[in-house]
Order: sequence, then structure tokens, then C-alpha cells
Amino acid sequence: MAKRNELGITPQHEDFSAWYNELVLRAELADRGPVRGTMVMRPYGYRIWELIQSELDARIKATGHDNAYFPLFIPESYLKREAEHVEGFAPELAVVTHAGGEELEEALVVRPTSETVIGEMFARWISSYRDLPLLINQWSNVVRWEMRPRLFLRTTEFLWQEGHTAHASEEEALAEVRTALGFYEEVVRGVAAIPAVPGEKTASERFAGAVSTLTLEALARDGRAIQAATSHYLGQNFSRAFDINFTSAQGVQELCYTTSWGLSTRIVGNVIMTHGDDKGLVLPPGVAPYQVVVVPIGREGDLDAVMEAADALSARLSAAGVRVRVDRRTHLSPGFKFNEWELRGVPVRLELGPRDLAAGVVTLADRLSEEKEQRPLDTVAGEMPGRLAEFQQRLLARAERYRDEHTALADDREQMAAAVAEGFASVLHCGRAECEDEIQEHTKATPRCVPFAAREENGSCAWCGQPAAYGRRVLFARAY
RNA sequence: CGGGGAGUAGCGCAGCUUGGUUAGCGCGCCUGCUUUGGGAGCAGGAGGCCGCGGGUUCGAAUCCCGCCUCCCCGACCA
Repeated sequence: MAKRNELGITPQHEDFSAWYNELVLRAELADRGPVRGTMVMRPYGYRIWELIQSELDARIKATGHDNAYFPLFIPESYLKREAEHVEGFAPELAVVTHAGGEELEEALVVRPTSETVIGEMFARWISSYRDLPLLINQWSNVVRWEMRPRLFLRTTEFLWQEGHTAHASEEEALAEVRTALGFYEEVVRGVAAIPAVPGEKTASERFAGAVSTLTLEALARDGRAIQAATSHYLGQNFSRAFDINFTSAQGVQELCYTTSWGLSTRIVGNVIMTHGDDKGLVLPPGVAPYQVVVVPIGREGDLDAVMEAADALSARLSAAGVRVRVDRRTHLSPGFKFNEWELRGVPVRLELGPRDLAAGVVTLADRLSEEKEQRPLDTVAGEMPGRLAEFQQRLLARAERYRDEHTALADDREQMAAAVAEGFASVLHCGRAECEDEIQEHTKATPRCVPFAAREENGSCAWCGQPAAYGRRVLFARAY
């Protein structure tokens, strides 16, 4: 563990991993569970997830999907029906072999994802083109046995949402995959202020069993990429494996085209790594459990009046739609509270003491600019929604600047290695697996995505010199 | 699974090399008083199978053997 001063956390530039681990624990976002790789999401961290969840859930429903729930246990044989799928997940499965005091006839897999059970059920439910499209989403936990767990980023059990849909045509399924990526982008960029790059995964990074995978790739403040969400076009792979077929309007038996898409609690880690600084978390107002914290300051004689004013202010903020908390603890000094709420990333702090009260103002401290200013006590609540929106924009702009400054065009090995040490390398790439392996071996980087926004460009692979594939540049980075 | 590090109070650590009184320090916790505008002060107090099992010894946190767990770095992954 790197050194740090008594009260702070390890600075990012000194040891980003240590910074992250300390912050998650100290900000009370999460704690480690008793079983290796498991995580307890504490109320503050869980609230961030809930906020993302509710934003996403609203959009999922608004685009015609219905929530449902499928079982945690999956017969082992189901996984095996789709060859690539098993192969992809086999190493990380948790399998139940005993139950009720006896060995089971057939082992049960704890779901690593639900394509198989849902496929099985879809096959039962779909018989006619009139049953399509079938648009289902489930909020659930899944288990993937991880070699190297990290809180939020990679835990053995994690929470997510998985959408599963079945369609009568390829075009419709492909459009669905875009729709999902669209609302992910709204939430990731719009709510969590993470400027993730939308694009398509290369073959090597595709979901096991998918025809194509769309992704949102974000960049942490240590220059490593984090996948924020994925959306898979499964073609007929799973319909073939699970007999998801329907009778078309022409009376012909056809296989469905299916999709699946997910966003997990990893997004919380993404928020931390995108916005946090040496003082701790910086939360976008969109996902901040408390957007404003009011810290009353006063000694014995003044405290009642100050508390009363703080409560009144809090009530006006709530009425204005602001998530606010009054820090009523009396055994802690104001200075301690300032530091603590900064560590926990609250966007705006309002300090209210006898001096403010006498002047009819409140002292406003901004977590991002680290500046303080006085605002009139009677108008500050009304100004707050606008100020929070502006804070959100500033945060997004800062993250975008970081991303852009850490994305470099690279046209040879040397440039590529240098770029990847700092962030994204934008390169022409041949698309060959052997070349990707070699790149990873030498630079630890993998292809993250082929950005949609990249302009058409042809040439030769930055690494091996063979003709470039994809017709545009590919982003490589070291990834989480 | 490979390499590295660590298990001593709620948290962070010292003590171990060279065995020896009652295992110590900081923070936190409890009580009281004083405090409150950037991590408050004083006084008193509580809190320990020294990771687990075995061994050596008159005597083990300390030496020896075995085991377990956690963290970090690599290979796998949302």
C-alpha cells in the first residue's frame, strides 16, 4: 500500500489502484463481502445504482420493453446448446452440484447471463409473427467467478439489467440493438456525465454467441478503458439452439432474430474513475444521492436558530426538486464535515452559520471548482436546479477534455505503444487475431471498439503493416 | 495458477532480527467538561483466542513445520 497522509487518500498519480480502493471504502460506497470477490453495496453506493437504475428503467419501458424475472438456476445442459456461448462462459461458472442434502441429477449453473433460460422460454411463448417482437428486460444478479475481483468493476456477483428481445427480421433486430445503445448513451453520458465512445466490438471482443456487439467505451483517469454498456445482435444463433421459431404471415416456419443488452453495477466504478480526484469522489448531480449538503455551523447559543434556518432551506431545496441532506451531527467540527462531504463527492455544499444568517446569505462551496461564494438565503434554493445542471455540464466537459487529450492517432508501433500508455490509441488495424495477441503481449492493449463516428479511412495496420480492415480507425487501450 | 506483500483492539500500524514481567502507539469508540467558519482540546475509561493447527522451550506475538485468508502485479472477464 502506498503512503498517504493521515487523513487523505493516496493521490491518483501515485497509485491509482490504491486511490480507487481506499475511496470506495472510505466514501462508504461498498465493502468486501466474506466470500472472495463478493461486494456489499452500502447505502451510499447503492443509491447511486438506484438512480442509474430508475433513469434506465424509465427509458427501457418508454421504448416498449416490459420487465420480467427469470430464475437464477439454469440447467447445465442449456449452456451447452450454443457452442460459442459455453466456451465463452465455462471458465467463470459457479455450478451447484448438491442440494437438499443430495447430489443433483443434473448440475445447476448459477446464471452468468440469461440468454439460455430466456431463449427456452421465448421458444415456448412465440409461435406466430403476431407474437413478435417480444421485448423483455430483467433486473437481476448474475455470477461470474472472477480471478481478480475489484469492487464495482469486477465482482463475482453483480447486479445488472439484461434486455432480451426476439424479432421477425434481421433489420428489426439490428434496429433494436441500436435503440438499446441509444438509451445507454443517454444515461451514461447524460446522467452519469461519462463521455463514452459508441462503437462496435471487433470479433475477438464480441459477446460469446453474438454476431455483433455494440459498446460504449469510457476512459478512466488513469488512461485505461472501461466498458460502460454492451448491446448484442445475436442473429439466429440462440433461436437455432433453443428453437425460437415462428410462423410468418406467409405461413412459413422461420427462426427469430434475437438481441440482448446489458448495463451493470460496474457503471458505479466507472463514475468513480471518470470523475474522482485527489480529494475523493466527484459525483454528477444526475447520480448524486445528495446533490446538496447543508452544513449548519454554530455554537451553543446560535445552534437552534441555525438549525432552524438549515431545515427551512432544506425544505425549499426539496420543493425545488433537489436531493438535499442537512448534516445535523453536533459532535463533529465543520472542517471535518467539509472534508467528509468532499470525499463523498457531493456537488454543492451550503455552509450556514451565524455570520451568514445575520447577512441573509449562505456560503456555497462548489466541489468541482473548489470555490466558495455567498448566495442570498432566500433565492439560493430557486437557483439550485440551474446550478446543478450547469455543474453537470462542467463535469461532462471536463471528462470530454480528458478523453480527447488522451486519445491519440498512432500510425506505427512506437506511436501506438505510447498512445496506449496514456489512453486510447486510434489506429488502422488489420483485424487479425494473431496481430491483436501480439499487440496485447507488447502493450497490454486490446481493441476496444470501432467508433461509429470515425471517418472512412483505409491503409495499413499500424502494428503489422498488413491491409487495414473495418474501413476506419479502431480504438485500442489497456482495459479494465 | 505464476510472482510479490500482509495477517497483532473497530481502522492504521510498531513489537518479531537477538524468546522473558501486565503486548504497545495513533485514530476511532464511551463518560465528563470546554468547544464548533477547513479533519477541536483536556481528563478519565472500555476494548486483544497476536490468522489457524502442531512443534521446540522452564517460558512463544517472537524460533521451526504445516495450513488458511486477504491485498497487489500478470493470464480470464461486464
